[in-house]
Amino acid sequence: MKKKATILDVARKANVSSATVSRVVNAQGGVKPETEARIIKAIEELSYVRNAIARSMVRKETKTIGVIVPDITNPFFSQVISGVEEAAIQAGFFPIVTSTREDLLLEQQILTHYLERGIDGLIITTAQENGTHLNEFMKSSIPVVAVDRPLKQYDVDTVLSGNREGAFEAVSHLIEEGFKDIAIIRGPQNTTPGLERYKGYVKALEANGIPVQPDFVCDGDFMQGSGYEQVKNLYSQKRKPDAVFSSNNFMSLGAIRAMRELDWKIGRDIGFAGFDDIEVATFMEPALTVVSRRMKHLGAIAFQYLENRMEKKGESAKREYILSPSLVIRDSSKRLR
Amino acid sequence: MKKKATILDVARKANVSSATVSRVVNAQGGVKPETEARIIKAIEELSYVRNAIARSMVRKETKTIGVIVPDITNPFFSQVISGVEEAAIQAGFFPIVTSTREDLLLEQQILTHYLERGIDGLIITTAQENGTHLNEFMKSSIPVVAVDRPLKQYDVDTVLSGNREGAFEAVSHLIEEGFKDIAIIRGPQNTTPGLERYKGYVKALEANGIPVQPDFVCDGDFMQGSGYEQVKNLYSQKRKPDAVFSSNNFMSLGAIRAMRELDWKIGRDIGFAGFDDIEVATFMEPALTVVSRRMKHLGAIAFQYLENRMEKKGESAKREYILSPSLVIRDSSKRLR
DNA sequence: CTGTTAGCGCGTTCAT
DNA sequence: ATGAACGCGCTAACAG
Repeated sequence: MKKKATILDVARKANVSSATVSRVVNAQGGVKPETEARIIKAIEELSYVRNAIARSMVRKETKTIGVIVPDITNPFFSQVISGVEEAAIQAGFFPIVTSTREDLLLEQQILTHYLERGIDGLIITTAQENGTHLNEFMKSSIPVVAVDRPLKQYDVDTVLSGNREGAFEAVSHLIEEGFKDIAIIRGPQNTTPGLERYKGYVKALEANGIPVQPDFVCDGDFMQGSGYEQVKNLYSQKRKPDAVFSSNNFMSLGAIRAMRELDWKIGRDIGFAGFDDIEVATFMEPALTVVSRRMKHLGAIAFQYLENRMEKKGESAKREYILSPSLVIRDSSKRLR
Repeated sequence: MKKKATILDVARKANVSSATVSRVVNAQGGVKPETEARIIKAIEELSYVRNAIARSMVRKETKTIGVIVPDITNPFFSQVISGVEEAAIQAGFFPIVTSTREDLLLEQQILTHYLERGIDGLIITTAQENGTHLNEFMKSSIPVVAVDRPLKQYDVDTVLSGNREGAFEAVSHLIEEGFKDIAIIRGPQNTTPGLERYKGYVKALEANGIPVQPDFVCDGDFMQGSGYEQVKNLYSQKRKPDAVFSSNNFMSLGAIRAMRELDWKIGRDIGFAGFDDIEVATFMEPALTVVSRRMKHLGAIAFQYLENRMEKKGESAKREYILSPSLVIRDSSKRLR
């Protein structure tokens, strides 16, 4: 109700100048204990709270960082966000998270907003790796860290996962279990995760002298629907695969759903492994074998990189971090009986 | 690199005053086309972007709203957030989302941060319905809307779901299907969702002349672990229930997990229904019967209420909205064979 | 149509 | 140890 008290109100009430109040508010020391006490009392009585807007205005820093993800409802990203949040708050920064829903336009709007609003750093999983839509933003020289998907047009610090490596492991495991005709549901090939996981698949086959069958390479878009469709697709072929590797969590869901409908039974008729763990995986029967990543950790590392940049604005070279995933072997990849 | 251009730089370059530049930047009209053209050119050449900080400073509004949820990794909340986001951006507001991880202290910190930073409105699902931790914040007279959990100590607009109603329907359905010994895994009874859902359970039993069995009332904390434990618990009793109603999505997961381990088979030995839908529910075998809520809609309504408050700061009475849930009947609640 | 001016609330010299 | 005064970038009110 009452309009907010300003630093000046406090100063008057405590019979000092605003400068002195500022000193105690910012704990800069060099204020006589008694005066300080008087000031603190005044602050409480007026329930004064400092105005971060005015403060950023003169300090030229906001102590906030922007975080952009494509889809906040995807458990992978909400975990990553959670990791960033924890680290950021810990370090005295406040994360401002927004989801683009994979919409490039929205991503640009958000970027513009951040620019106007002022943020000290940005962590982003872009909706468009090849885009030049960061041009404007980059002019500001605000530090940027790319997570999970690189920003190919820009030299920014990047935190990725071992996509190729993870897929390689998973597919190799399927092969060891005795599967031979392994199909893959790929992600979009213009995304790094999509492409790299495919490469890992190919590499694993080749390493075992198994030729890549074009009919076993299916394209999906990381959404559930495509996993579903591609499995139906595979099932309708004259020659069916004996195992399927799905390139992400959502497509795995769709794939499983389709298999159920077809009564194409995992463990009996077909083997399965997927990239990215997801709660459901352990509830399936049989439980799913997946490539798992430490998602919160990924977020924490991203912030660490960012903080580093924010501290020393010195333009050191672009850094890249690749977090190794691990294969979680459950029942879906067991040799068929 | 180049330090940001200010409105004054633009003014000089275009040979006008800063006021005129401000007019075109804010599309207020009343500027001669030629001058406007000149100004726009200058803006582009300098890649000027307006400073929202300075602007909020004088306007005394930030066009941002705060959103506080207990757990961003819970699909329920991420959907609600998504709904808020969409509506807010649409209306020209920018949502700043933060998760408290059910930590009251963190919630307070966030509140303080919002206060300092300045937000035009707040949407919150508190970690503590009875808390008075909003005292400070309330002094600011910034509009607040409570979602999913009321703020009992304050008279703020509130958006809830029909908790009692939903639970009532679900349990009634179980009864109709022929189940008699229905257990409930409750949520914390000091939360509205926890308490109300329990009331709905009791009401359904009573309406059908079935006494409430103390042994069938189990306490959980909305987390997976408690669902798991309570099912094990129930199973160990001399008299076992023939159906279980779980009060939220995470506990349902835990419950199902326990039933699997016990080979207490849904559809054969026991019936099941839960509150809140979740992706997994449809992947289970049998698929889960659940009380479903339109989560994004809940978020959209919350923003609508907030916007309304922000417009007319007039202190009208507290409003309450209750969104009716719907029962999604799948196989887990089918009569046992 | 356009310019002048006075703050918004705070941090920061530079004095004292 | 404390105060005076300036300025951050912008908008609003008032002149012209």
